[in-house]
Amino acid sequence: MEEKKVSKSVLKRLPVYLSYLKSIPDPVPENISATTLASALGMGEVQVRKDLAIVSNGGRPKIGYCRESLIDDIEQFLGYDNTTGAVLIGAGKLGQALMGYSGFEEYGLDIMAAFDLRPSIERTEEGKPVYPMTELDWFCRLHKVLMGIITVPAKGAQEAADRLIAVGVKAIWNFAPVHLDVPEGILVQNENMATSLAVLSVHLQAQIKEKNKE
Amino acid sequence: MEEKKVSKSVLKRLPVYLSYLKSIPDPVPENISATTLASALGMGEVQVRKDLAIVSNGGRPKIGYCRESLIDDIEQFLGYDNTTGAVLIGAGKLGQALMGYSGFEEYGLDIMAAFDLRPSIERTEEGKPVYPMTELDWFCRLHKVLMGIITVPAKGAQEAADRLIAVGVKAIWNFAPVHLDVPEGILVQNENMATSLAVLSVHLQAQIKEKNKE
DNA sequence: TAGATTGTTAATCGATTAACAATC
DNA sequence: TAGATTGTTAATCGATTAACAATC
Repeated sequence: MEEKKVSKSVLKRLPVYLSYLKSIPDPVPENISATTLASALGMGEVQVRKDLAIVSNGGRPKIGYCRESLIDDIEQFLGYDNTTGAVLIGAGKLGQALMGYSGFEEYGLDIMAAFDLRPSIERTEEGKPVYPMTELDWFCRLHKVLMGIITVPAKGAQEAADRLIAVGVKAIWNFAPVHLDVPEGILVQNENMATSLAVLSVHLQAQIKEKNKE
Repeated sequence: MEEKKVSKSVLKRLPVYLSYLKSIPDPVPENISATTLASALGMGEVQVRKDLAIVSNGGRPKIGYCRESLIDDIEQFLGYDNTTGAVLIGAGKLGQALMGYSGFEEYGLDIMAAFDLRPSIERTEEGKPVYPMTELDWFCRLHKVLMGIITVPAKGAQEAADRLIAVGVKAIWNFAPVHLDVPEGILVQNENMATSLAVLSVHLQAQIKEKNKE
């Protein structure tokens, strides 16, 4: 039995299906077809079918996929069914906003504690602990933390990453707008708002230029 | 003279180059080669060269690109040189974190005001106004706002988008984890944390599975 | 001149889309 | 049965990478 590698693009679409399936309004249907899903989300129906084929063991012609099992299948595939403990480094505004976001539970993510060079608070509003950086090591080792979230300013990000990796973290969610150098086997997922802004900004530039032409 | 369309993938890499160029440490070099840039950012050097060719009017063999003009060129291409005014809908934690982030100036983005169905505050810590939703229309029309940022819960997002579009907004930065239906010509850029989480989660699943095999 | 580096043209790779057969 | 829908195989498309010529 071989592991099939699933592309990042597919991985990014799965949670979109998932959240839609969970939020279907009004009379919740027992089954849902790829056609319906696709048109609701503005995607191609073949693409939806191919994606679903990866996680599900099939729908039925003329009927579609069972909504509930589809939800289960996607959640299981994404590993949302067992909780991942994570630590967050950098308890600034963004860090605190993430700590306070209760929606992550749904994705099996539990931000257990925050760490900061100079903590300004001892606990977040939600009661989660904020430790000085010196406490990072024992905490991560004790709880076998595999995921780290970096919300420090750019210049501190690489060091934060190094320390996380040193204590066994295997996946890093990086909100600092810098490239992180990491050894093989460690995954860095960049949440770089600047990239989104670039797309938006260029679109607006084009809009404005066009308007001026009129 | 024809407009050349630049792909989203390129657009997303440009700010990465930009921030690196701005942050080069120690003895800031006059010039920088694509080779150096590529290795610093862990990218292919041909890719870097191709990307730079889009915005710059060329580097010099054996020397590279002039760092300063490259910065200017990218900023101009991305439209960071003239400021875009934006409004934000949903003054919750995330919304306030975004309002408070001063780094956006650098990208030519100015979040002028926030709007909320039931504002809990009148001004943010930074002194930016928070209005009730009823004030959205005149504000946007008066200031000719072209960009909207949506940080409301999922179920309010579509309505927020509709209202923004109604008052002339052309680009929407959507932090709500739902698909937005918009007419042609309006750009929606989704900042969906769930998609990043999916990538991280699947990576960790694989890690754990492998470890158990040992 | 020699060599590093640019810029371009061609080849590869992967992902999306289209076409079609299978099925309830 | 007929038709909607699934799932798969082939074709297209676009982006990345490799090869090479141009240049300072």
